[in-house]
Amino acid sequence: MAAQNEPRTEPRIPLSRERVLRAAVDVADEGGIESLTMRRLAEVLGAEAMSLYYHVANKDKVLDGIVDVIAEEINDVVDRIDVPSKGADWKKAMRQRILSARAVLLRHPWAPGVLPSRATTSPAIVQYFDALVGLMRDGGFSYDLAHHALHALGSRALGFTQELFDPGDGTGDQDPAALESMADRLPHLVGMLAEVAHDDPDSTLGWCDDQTEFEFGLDLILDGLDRMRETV
Amino acid sequence: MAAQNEPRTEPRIPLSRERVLRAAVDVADEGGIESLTMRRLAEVLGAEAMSLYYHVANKDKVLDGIVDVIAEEINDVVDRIDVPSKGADWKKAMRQRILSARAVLLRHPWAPGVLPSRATTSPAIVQYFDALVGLMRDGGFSYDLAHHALHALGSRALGFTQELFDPGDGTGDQDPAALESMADRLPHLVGMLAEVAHDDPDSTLGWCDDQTEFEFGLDLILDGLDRMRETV
DNA sequence: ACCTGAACACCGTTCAAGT
DNA sequence: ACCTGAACACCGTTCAAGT
Repeated sequence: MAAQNEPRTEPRIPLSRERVLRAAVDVADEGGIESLTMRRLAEVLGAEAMSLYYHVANKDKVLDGIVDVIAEEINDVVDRIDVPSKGADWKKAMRQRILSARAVLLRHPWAPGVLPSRATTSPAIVQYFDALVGLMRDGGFSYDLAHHALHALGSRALGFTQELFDPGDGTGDQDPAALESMADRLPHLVGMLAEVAHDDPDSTLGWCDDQTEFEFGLDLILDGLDRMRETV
Repeated sequence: MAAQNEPRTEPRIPLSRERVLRAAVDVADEGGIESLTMRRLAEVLGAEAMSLYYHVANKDKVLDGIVDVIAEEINDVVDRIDVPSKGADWKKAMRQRILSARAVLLRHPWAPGVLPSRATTSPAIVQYFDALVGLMRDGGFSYDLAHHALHALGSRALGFTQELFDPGDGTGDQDPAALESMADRLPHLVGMLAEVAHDDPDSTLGWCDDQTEFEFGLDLILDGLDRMRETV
């Protein structure tokens, strides 16, 4: 319609590693991680897919990069936390930090799926864990116990868990006959579901990882560590 | 070289869903999950990729299927376990079952990466969790506490954890200057690594998920649950 | 009923070429 | 220095066609 050398309405911002990564986070936030392709990413940036390779080595580095972006976002939040952590206070400080990290991840639902494979390569995540060890040291942990604690917390240290199996699943749309045969094969689960009012369907981070269950597991571990704290 | 209608040395076993899934497990075991493509799977079976679609709907169903195969393998193993589980014995019974499940997963290193996304759809895994709830009931758990317990255990209930960050990583090939700047930025981790003899590099399930750390975290949770067992 | 060839719509990525 | 067009080697999958 318009003339062929129409003046650009937007003067075309040049690409950069930072722009590419920020756009990648946006794409993943909006369309899920499987929607993040080099071609789609380029499209969002108003460029060709091949142009991205001038700023990032390949797609793997993009994934490393967006994990690091999120980890920096977490660090920005938790570094602003300034509560006492000496002695018995370690637990409250740790708890608050982990729940704050979780709040960030809730805004990036793709992150828990991508983090496990790239966390080790993210400097920001290493920084985060360094701070956690610092809190435990404040609480009187030996390095050895702090090390065990990191392993025991696993992904919970960053605010999420990998739930394997949603106990509230698969009973929704069943006819009575199927339900009865299920009661035969799965007596304990059926009993559990009948009693546990699983009517709180705000699954947050996917995987039925809802807030109260997350906190239950977190407190279980933190309490256990707290008991070991002074004996080791 | 040979005549064109040479008699087949092997009379060509017909495909079937079971053969496809078993071959898929083999491919993933040997080459990793990323090596499992429909074309490679067909090749292993001496067929064309398109022939697979007669026996499985699509690749997603193949992934669902191989998870179920592994879950059945786990059930076969744990169902042979027959130890007392009444009262205080629940913990030993649970522990043994989970560690046995872990032993199976150690033979299929790709499984922990695939399980989280498909566990809910595997009947065999649902069956596994039903048995776990049964053990906890034997131990006197309320359904409510058993439900919390499943969430608290998460993937640990099946014998693996998602480690985010290997505390023994990234210090191997560093020049002294880099090490010193690292000590500035990561004082606690550097201190921890200096003290914790992390010279046990038999990472088993990837993710630095080594056996003693797994058992430490598992016992921490089981002990915590055991304490709640009679008060709730 | 079971299998296949050709083809399609997608990937990530290379490389020589443009400005 | 930064970007791109054409092309390559791979995917999963459809569909009409073979036995």
